[in-house]
Amino acid sequence: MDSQIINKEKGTEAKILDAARNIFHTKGLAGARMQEIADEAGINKAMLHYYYRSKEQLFDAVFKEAIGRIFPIIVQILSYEIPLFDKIRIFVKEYIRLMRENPYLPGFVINEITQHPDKFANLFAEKGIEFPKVFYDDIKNSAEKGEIINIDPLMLIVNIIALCIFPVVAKPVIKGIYRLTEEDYNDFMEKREYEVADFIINSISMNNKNGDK
Amino acid sequence: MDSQIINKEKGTEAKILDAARNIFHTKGLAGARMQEIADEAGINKAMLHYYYRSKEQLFDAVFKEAIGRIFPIIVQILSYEIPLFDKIRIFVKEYIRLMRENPYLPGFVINEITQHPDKFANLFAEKGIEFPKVFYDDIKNSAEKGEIINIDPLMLIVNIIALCIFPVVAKPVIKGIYRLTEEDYNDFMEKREYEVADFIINSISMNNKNGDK
DNA sequence: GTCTATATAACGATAGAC
DNA sequence: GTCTATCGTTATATAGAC
Repeated sequence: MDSQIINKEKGTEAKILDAARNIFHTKGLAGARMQEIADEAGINKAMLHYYYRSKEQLFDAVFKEAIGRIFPIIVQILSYEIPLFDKIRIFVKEYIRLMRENPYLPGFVINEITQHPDKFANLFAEKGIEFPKVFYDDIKNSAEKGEIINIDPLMLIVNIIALCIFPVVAKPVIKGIYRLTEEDYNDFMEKREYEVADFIINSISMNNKNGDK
Repeated sequence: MDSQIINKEKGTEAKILDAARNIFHTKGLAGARMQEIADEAGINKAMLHYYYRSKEQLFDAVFKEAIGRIFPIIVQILSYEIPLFDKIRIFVKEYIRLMRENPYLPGFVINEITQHPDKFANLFAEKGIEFPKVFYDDIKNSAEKGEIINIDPLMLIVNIIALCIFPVVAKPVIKGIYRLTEEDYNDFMEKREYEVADFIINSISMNNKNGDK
């Protein structure tokens, strides 16, 4: 791994991965150029092949890292043993924050999975990633106990994820349609970090509006 | 336009555009190959340049068509003069149906806009597309009259669009995580055509659950 | 208008000097 | 390990026969 740490602040392999991440996340596998990645890393194109053999293997490294960055955090938060509404509030806030910190991550992952579903299936089995059944059961139990309305857990989960991710993925479209400045958009997304949870809880709660707040 | 309609069921230019749509929608600008489009159209590669000069101009034709297919329908439905809740129900149903009929359309548009924001801005100004202010005002008025909770119209609009589009764009991810078959997924999406409206109306309604149903 | 053949450039990948 | 130079291939695009 870190064989010769002599003078560089960062090893060449790490610099390549950083550069590859930047380029692949923004341009995708098909749109990225090895030359561009080399330039971004400030090194020569041959080095890319020296460390990662091929474009595809370099891409795989970036893709695996992206998967490992998105899903474990979901799994972790959704496995907390806290009341459902608290869990939703924490999840929404943390997840939107995470997406905003890595704005190209969700689009990149969705896109590449759409174009190479096989690669995704393998990686999922191999990493043993599983969407937390705990959360699924939370919803089911709360519905049965009459704490929330009767809703298919999958339906609710997809709604939650959609409300978190879509505004990040569709940022340029939203900005374009509503003529938002970067600042407008940031304000909007900051508001979402807590308002999205209200929106969800309002919808599934049995009580009156904001009864849980 | 239709200069020599002699024996072909469909003119060459139209066949090319059909093929280009299929390929560009699924693989994007960077991933598409002119040869592949020619094969899909059942004609020669040189014909593509004869009718559309360059890959970029062929892409532009497909992209403009996609924009023209997505937005006018939104604008139309959202301009109806009917009660807000009815409008939301109709919109959600029709929009999810439209997305399901053109499953690659939303991802294609979002993606290409993200990678070429300039092209989008020009097209928007040129086509005079504007997101219906009527709907924005509907929400604002309903909130002021106390018919719905106090919510930023933009916040609600983005939520609605997110709930309609995301599950279509992220189809392979959802199928992968929850091990859904194609049939499972179709059932799920069919349910969404009406349940998403319930979800939204539940959230913003002042009344009890399903008070509007 | 439609084809085959080809020009021209870009890309991923490798060889070989240091 | 890192570079320059280059190979082999594939992509877009065009020329020219029919």
